[in-house]
Amino acid sequence: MTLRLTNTLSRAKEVFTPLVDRRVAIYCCGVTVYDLCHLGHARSYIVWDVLRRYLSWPGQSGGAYQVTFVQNFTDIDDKILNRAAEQGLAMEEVSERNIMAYFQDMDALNILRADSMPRATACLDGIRALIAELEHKGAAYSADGDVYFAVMKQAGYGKLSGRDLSEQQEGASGRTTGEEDARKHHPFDFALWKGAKPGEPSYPSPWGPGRPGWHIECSAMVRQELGDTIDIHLGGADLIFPHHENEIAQSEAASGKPLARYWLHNGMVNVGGEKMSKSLGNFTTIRALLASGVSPMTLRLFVLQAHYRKPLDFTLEGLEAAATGWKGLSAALALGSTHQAALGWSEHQVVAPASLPEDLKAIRERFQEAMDDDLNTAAALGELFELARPLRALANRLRIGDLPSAADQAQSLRWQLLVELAGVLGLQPDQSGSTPLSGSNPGRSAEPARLAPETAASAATSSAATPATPATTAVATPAAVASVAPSGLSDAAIEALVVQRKAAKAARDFASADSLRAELKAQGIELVDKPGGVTVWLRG
RNA sequence: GGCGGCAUGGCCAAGUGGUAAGGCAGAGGAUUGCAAAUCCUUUACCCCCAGUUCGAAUCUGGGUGCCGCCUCCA
Repeated sequence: MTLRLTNTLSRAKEVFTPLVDRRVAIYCCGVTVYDLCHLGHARSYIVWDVLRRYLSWPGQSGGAYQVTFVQNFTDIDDKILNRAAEQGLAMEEVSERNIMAYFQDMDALNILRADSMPRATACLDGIRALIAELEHKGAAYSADGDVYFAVMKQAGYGKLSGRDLSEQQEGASGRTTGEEDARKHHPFDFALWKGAKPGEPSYPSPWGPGRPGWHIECSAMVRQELGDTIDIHLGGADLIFPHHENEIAQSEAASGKPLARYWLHNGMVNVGGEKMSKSLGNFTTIRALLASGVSPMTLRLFVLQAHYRKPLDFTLEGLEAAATGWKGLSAALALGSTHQAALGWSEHQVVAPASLPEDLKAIRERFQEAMDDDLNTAAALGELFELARPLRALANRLRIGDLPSAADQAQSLRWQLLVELAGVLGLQPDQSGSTPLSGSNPGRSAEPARLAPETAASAATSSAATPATPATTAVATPAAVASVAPSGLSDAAIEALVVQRKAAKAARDFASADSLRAELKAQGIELVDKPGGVTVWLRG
């Protein structure tokens, strides 16, 4: 079993072999911090987070890789300047604000922070040095305060995106700025350094004051943080051309060595068949979605149910399906801690495959095979669901006050394996207030069972009516949650109502019984009638 | 015009030569006075045509449809 990854360079799945044994150097293209992140960003970083977690997994065949993960912030750019001008802020204020928001959003999605997150404005020395080097080597030329990369001088330009410059229709999109073109030797030459324009922030350089172009940032940061050749370079498929192509040209012209051995690209998030993007205005921000009651793990599940290279259509229905699916998975995952006292299972640890019974071992192997096969998270999730099924059933029985049997107790390994494998995908039980359960039959539930999490997303699920909104609206999400107010009733008061209802039922006064049930429901109290006339209640 | 990708049940989505994972929804059943919740069971021959093969969703050719990139973009 070896990890195979689709390398955009070869358009084929290749066996992954790191440059240095058991160590992996990864660079991931980060965001331009002019606005909040949307679901497209969420998908990208969730998927790469899973790659990182998988490589770092101790259960990885051959042992965990030691991963160094670098991701940048582009904090100087036209769009940031525009935004700053619109809002009457300094460029730094805009970028700082959005960097903070980035961390909040990604932390919420349980995305591990990179080992290093360089910012363009803090790497200017490296950028200038790299440009100077390219100029010395004849790969770049300056013109009126700008510096351009000479595309035609770089053999192999186009190898990542499969483009042959001579076959490209120049300006196929009909968008060229004549002024800049006049300074370029070739239409595909791109700016390494842009001469300062009046009123814009600028930095000194041998070519005059100005600021770096976008592509050169990444080349300089990779070199500074990780060296000439890295193992894996990550990014969205929309970055293949021109960004990554240019990055390769710059870095390889300077070092004479390959920039990255493996180039991985994630597919886009679509809305109604179109790419979600800022410019189309059809985006939903991560925080808007989370604020609408969709849990972070639901979003993770939604993303991971598709293969990372394929486009993923964002729909309300898909999100609801993920929410319901997560509810079950989550109940199983939370089992050990939720029912700690009843089960006495120890906190999760890495399970030695040798200690697993055959059926669990087989599941674990299939999980690993799926992940090894170009991160087939959809198939891997299938194994997780299989692992979870009996645990979910157990969790639901315990939830309504049943006591675990000896056979239930024996499920400990299954649960530990589930927690471990789910962790590889970054899936973990939601942090939410758990609520004690009370049974009206005193003899039954000495065990303080707790309510399964994911109340938020299931509530979002039930309010399905909101239609997908047109592009002008920033948020296309389930309606806000808040369907049930937290109950102000005391346990004793609830008990009393449950007893009343029981009496009404005994008297076959079902109308009263049902209205009592409705009354409690309005207070967020769920009644579960179990066989044998036993009713338990749960706070919602 | 160039480059790349996709097309699997009601929806989403795995599956690259041997007779279709999983999730959601639906249906049936158990439980219930009813409901909810929960549990069990259950639903496909894979866009079209022509080939290769003992055998194809999976390979080849053609067609149709859709998407991404060629401009900032995860």
